[in-house]
Amino acid sequence: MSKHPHLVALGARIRAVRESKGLSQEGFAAEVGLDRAYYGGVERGERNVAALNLIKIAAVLDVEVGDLFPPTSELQRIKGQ
Amino acid sequence: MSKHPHLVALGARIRAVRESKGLSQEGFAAEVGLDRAYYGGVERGERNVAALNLIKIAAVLDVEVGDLFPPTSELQRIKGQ
DNA sequence: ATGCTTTTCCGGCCACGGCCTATGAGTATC
DNA sequence: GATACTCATAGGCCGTGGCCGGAAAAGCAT
Repeated sequence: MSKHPHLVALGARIRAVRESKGLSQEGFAAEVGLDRAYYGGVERGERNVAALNLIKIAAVLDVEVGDLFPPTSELQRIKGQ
Repeated sequence: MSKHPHLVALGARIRAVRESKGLSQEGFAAEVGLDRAYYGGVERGERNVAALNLIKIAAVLDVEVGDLFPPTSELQRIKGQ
């Protein structure tokens, strides 16, 4: 999984919310029930994370799943690098 | 993947949008670039679909990715069956 | 009833999602 | 220097995401 731009944007949003709560990757990953190394890859956009893990992440971050995804308008813009 | 309630809710929302556009599963799956049998499983909540496919599905349906996910309030409610 | 379309379910198959261990780099504090 | 954080990154492993064929089942017409 090679840093697809959409996944990078998704990971960046997840990271921003996590950092805004003052949580470490390791502590947060444990809270969600994910491996810390794997979760790090998610934030870096190297992982094509599946729906159930997205739901769990959003729940622990206390945001809507939709808030983690950039709006399609931004995704369209990103597509052209 | 055994019909997790959250995935069932996600699939139901995807199906509702697709049907509202008068598209068949097979035709829509082809448009998204997914296998018809696999996509059918997504709508039935039997598939833990990954982020990139969710983004593609939302793009072809012309909705925000967030609109496909039930709000966390509903997900919480669903959890107890 | 018979057609036609759509959907579901049945296999098998390969690639990747996801877990685990370990290492290394960066920063900060003592 | 040392210790203690955090995060990045690599490699191996296993389960499943995802593709493909076919065919049964279900809908909706005629």
